[in-house]
Amino acid sequence: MIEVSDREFDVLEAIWEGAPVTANEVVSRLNKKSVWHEKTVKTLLGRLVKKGAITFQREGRSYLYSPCLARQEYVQKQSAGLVERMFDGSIGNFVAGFATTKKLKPSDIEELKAFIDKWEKEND
Amino acid sequence: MIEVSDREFDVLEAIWEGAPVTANEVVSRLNKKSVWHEKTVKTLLGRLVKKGAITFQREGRSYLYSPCLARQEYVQKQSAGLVERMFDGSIGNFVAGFATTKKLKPSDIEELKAFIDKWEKEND
DNA sequence: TTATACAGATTACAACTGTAATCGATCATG
DNA sequence: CATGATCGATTACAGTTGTAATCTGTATAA
Repeated sequence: MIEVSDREFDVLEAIWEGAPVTANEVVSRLNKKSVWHEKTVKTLLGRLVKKGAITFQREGRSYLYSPCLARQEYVQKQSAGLVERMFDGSIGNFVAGFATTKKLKPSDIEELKAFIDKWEKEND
Repeated sequence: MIEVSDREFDVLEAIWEGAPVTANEVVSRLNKKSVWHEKTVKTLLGRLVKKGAITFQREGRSYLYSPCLARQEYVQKQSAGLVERMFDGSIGNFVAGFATTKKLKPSDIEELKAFIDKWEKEND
């Protein structure tokens, strides 16, 4: 499984926003949220390529980067890993634990109910 | 916030299993699951102390270690962080995403329902 | 009492991370 | 054509991490 660091993940997010994308556009996207030095971003792009998390095609003298894994896939694996390690693999435990610190809003509960309804329709 | 690495977390888990505890007992507990070199564990204990994640009282020539943070607290913060970073802070999104790869069992759904019922009784 | 065993402390060391600066090639501009 | 602006590539460098070995100070056994 491809492992990316925290900052590499931030860069990946920018690429998932829309690909293929130039390094400069990635820098722009990242700078909408916080300050990123162009050199730092380039380094991280290089590392992501080396790790096989993204690829690129040459376009003139610059590159166009694209992700090698879908965001869905990645975040789901991370989620499953966390639930496994910290909540004995139980999503119920996870949600219950989560709710003791993060105050849930009624809308959160509605989302959960909606999910359950959908799940039950699909699994009867 | 105190940050601990993956392996440090494993050691913390062993301490949370029951404290105060000697280094040797920590080694024993860890070795029930996988192979840990005693020296490695000692190093990690030292690092955890330096990070303020655990403390110790001297007991003769050895130490008795205890956690400085509750497991609940720690795992909840990690959970909240992941949901925030990867699911826009929405547990609904998290659960839905989680369910697309990890097939949920009926018991998982029951747990979720139970949680919702409890929440609704407490928040009416 | 002297050697040894065992505890924690210190040191080792490579890979990974965060954060850039510098290098070398190329492209556009005066 | 000469020069500076730009690319990506390479290098830098300290802090973290994983994984231990060595050192140092006792406590204990012969």
